[in-house]
Amino acid sequence: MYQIHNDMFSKACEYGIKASTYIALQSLQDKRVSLKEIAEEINSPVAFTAKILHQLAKNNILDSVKGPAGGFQIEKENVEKLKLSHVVFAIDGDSIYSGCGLGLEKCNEQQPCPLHDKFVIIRNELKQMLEETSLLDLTSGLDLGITFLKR
Amino acid sequence: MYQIHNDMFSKACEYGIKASTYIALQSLQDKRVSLKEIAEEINSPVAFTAKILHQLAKNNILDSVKGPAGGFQIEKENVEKLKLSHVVFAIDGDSIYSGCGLGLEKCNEQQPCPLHDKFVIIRNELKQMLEETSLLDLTSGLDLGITFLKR
DNA sequence: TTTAATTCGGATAAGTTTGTCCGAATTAAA
DNA sequence: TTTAATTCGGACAAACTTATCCGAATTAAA
Ligand code: SF4
Ligand code: SF4
Repeated sequence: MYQIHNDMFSKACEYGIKASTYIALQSLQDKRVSLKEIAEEINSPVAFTAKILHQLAKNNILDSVKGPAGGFQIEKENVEKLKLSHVVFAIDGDSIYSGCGLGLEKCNEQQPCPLHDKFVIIRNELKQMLEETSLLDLTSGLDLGITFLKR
Repeated sequence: MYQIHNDMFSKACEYGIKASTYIALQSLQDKRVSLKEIAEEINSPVAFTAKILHQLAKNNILDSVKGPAGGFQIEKENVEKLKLSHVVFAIDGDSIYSGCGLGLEKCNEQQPCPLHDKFVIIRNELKQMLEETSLLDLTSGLDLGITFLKR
């Protein structure tokens, strides 16, 4: 009927996560990376990615430097402190935390539907995953070849 | 940045689930219900709901009857057999089953990212929930008052 | 047989997300 | 100081989802 609705996150969020991961990896080697390089590396549209990076910079997830040799960077000590949840929140808001997976409006704990218990478990696991996974964690699988961000 | 991306399912799917649940409830009492009644009951746009019901009928999830006193119905014996997964699949396709929650394309079991194991667990739980929950299960919470579909 | 209630189904509009364009602002280097 | 590389940021366009409109087809009942 409609296009397959495939992702847990918005496209913007997906690019944000990939970009942050790549920037984190380069920052660990004290390399600052440009928008152009990032977009190429994660295979995303340049101008759209610019907006997302800007958004992340405004939310203090990335540091940005203008001018020649400028670009984006993450303070080394923050690579471990920054969690996936921070990136997701900066772009998609608190979608993961609020509302009902079935779209039946807010939870009514007094009279929950038969799915409620299972739903809450799943949502909490997702939440936990986002809050426990740091950008450092995400880079760790990329050591062999960064190409996986492009797949 | 953008509107909060709140649901696990598309709006179409959400209406589909609510409508199916209401139709199931009425079918158990041998009542056939019209589009108008359904849309009113689940608080959804009439014409849009029509398309979704039509889609569900084409996929043999609902029986539809045209003409006066026509409407939608589910064979009693199917109310228990039909799972949430069938409704979701008919409308949103196999989104839940395929692809990666992070949007990093298909799983590569040989070289998964650090999230992979947790992600697969969450996805499987979601899958299981959809496949285990029948329309009958969904109606069971509604006995007291159907109003919860409207919230 | 006529009428009216209803689903079917295409055209189209509105809203949201995704993506593009381009000029302004900033700043390192020539 | 000039130049050029780069992010910033608004306006706009394309694509997708959601929603509306309206007429055709069907069919029960008058
Ligand atoms: S009770 Fe059911 S419908 Fe309501 S929020 Fe919980 S899972 Fe969603
Ligand atoms: S390995 Fe990671 S990125 Fe790839 S599909 Fe699994 S969870 Fe997604």
